[in-house]
Amino acid sequence: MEPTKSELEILQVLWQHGPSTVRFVNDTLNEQKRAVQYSSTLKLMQIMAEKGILLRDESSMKHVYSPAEEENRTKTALLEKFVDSMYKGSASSLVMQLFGNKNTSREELDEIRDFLKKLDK
Amino acid sequence: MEPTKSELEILQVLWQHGPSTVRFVNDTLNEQKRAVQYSSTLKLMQIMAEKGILLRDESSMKHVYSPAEEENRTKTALLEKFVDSMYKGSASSLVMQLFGNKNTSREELDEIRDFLKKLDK
DNA sequence: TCAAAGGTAGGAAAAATTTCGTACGAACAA
DNA sequence: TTGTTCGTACGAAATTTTTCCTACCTTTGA
Repeated sequence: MEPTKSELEILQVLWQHGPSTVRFVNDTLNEQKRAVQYSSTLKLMQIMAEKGILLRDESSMKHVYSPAEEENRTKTALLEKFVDSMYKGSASSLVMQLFGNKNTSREELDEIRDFLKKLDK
Repeated sequence: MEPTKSELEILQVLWQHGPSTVRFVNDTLNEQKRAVQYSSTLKLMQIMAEKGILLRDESSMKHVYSPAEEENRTKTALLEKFVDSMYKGSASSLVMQLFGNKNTSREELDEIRDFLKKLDK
């Protein structure tokens, strides 16, 4: 399923910190992103649970939420979609765009070359 | 400015085919994407012109629209945003995600290695 | 000439997303 | 015990995005 913009923000908190309460997610959003009311975050996470994007552990009074799908699976899906829609599915086009205009550190470039070399075998 | 999902679809038609009339964009969308009423496409393109995302040539009765920003500039901005939000700004993480899970053709991989080699000097 | 086809403009409805007020129960500390 | 704090649930409002109806003008072709 397709997370919306706000839903993605919440997912990112959960990815970064693991299963969390609404309170924690809300605090983190307020620190890292922007002012949001607790009840807004609560509502959104409830909706996400309904949709099946999040799982909810209700065993304690403070419900604990976690992503229903693995982080990499979700990210890969979103990335593929991005490549498809923006670069007609051409991964190499994306990579060239990425490094063509931007200045990337030598470390990053080396890391990638290494990675691609290993991928070859 | 931030194109919405639908706005992006329109931009893509314009990128692919160059400056176009609403009629042409609408036809293309209906072929390539999904059913949309002519007046919906018209409205959206008018809004985009207001926002400054598109330029409008009104010299003929059939207005001709074109992207206000260069394709690469817009794409780069969107890509950077994607990297920032999804990969904390790490381009190499993105690349690994991209090729780690997915099977990319040898041609594409070679192309990228080549590109990165040239980038080095 | 004049009807049909095709164009723009604009308002408003519909749909999707986001936000928050409020009710109410549980936990906790005084 | 009791009031303050912290939790969930829920409805509804607000906002953003998308869609389309309708009015009206221009062009075209019979």
